[in-house]
Amino acid sequence: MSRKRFDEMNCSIARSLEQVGDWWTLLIVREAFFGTTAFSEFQEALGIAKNILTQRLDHLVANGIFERRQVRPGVERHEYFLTDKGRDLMPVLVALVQWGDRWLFGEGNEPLRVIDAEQRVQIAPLKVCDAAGREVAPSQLRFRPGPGATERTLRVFEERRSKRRAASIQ
Amino acid sequence: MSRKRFDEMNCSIARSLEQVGDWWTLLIVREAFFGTTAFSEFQEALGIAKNILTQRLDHLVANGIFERRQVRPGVERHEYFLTDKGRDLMPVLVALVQWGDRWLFGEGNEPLRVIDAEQRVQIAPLKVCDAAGREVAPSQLRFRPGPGATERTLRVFEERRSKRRAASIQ
DNA sequence: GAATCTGGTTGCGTCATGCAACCGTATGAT
DNA sequence: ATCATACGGTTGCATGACGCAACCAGATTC
Repeated sequence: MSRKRFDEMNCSIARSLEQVGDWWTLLIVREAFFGTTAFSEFQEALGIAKNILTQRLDHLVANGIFERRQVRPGVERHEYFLTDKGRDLMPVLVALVQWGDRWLFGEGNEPLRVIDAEQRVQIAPLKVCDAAGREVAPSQLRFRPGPGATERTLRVFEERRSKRRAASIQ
Repeated sequence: MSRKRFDEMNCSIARSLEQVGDWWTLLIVREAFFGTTAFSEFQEALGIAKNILTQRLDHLVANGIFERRQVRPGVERHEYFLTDKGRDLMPVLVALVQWGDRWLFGEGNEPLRVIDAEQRVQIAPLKVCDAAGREVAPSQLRFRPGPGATERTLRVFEERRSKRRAASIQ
């Protein structure tokens, strides 16, 4: 039986994970942010098997996260570049880096630093702000069904809500 | 051969993915943010096989992302709650939601909305700011080796840097 | 006291992953 | 001109992860 697909799940997280959620993909994207473009560089830097790397890069190209360019016409040699869609994964990587720094490495042991290329200064923890620009504490955040929610999502939310209500009455 | 482990990789992204990087984990965390606590609720809402859910929850509890509590002493029934470490994954989920909304669903079709529980208003795209609080465009962000970087990381960075220098001279 | 719910465990089949070997083309050294 | 090497893969094989269904024991409900 194949891996369960998240395609039909009506959820941005599930659908995003369908494209970038397997073991290697985000590391390949990270490597591309380091400036890596060649197959062999990805392979050596990550220690990934070549067949798997081939699969992943094909998948990423098919999903428009990487663009594959021939180095010279007539020569079968390629370079892989992030597209706008791929570069837009940066906040996901930053969020993961910051979580890992905080909970797995601890202050002062960060293996990676995220900086502003112009000012050359380190960046601060990601901020979640409301539409008016006011910062919102992560504990204040809630998920709610959006305009594209399905009946199923709405039902699950309603169930959870009534459950919590019942629990708070007791 | 088992899956390759990212444990020894000296990178926050790799180590984070080691804890939350498999197919189901972030969806289980998402579900917990919805208010789900019971095994059967996770199972039904996600459509995940029970044995896999057992494994994932055990793994998440072992890594301190979930806490497992007995509903009543003497009764073998449990509830699963996010710990602080688990709740701190919210920015990662928000980043994924926003990426998926933007590139996979498009405006107006978002299946999920992230709101501020107090103000009940929707939140804006994640902002990356420098230490002084100025916003930094994602395209301006760069990764650099940090204080905990290994020799290997430094070497890879140096190689990439000299390669780019050579390319820009041509 | 029978049925159902809950939270799993077990067994089985299939797919994904990792490894090593191979291969055709292009480039560089002798 | 020839030999070696790098590049970008492909192929074959072994093993582990995943999905599914069946089963199960204790608690709760009818």
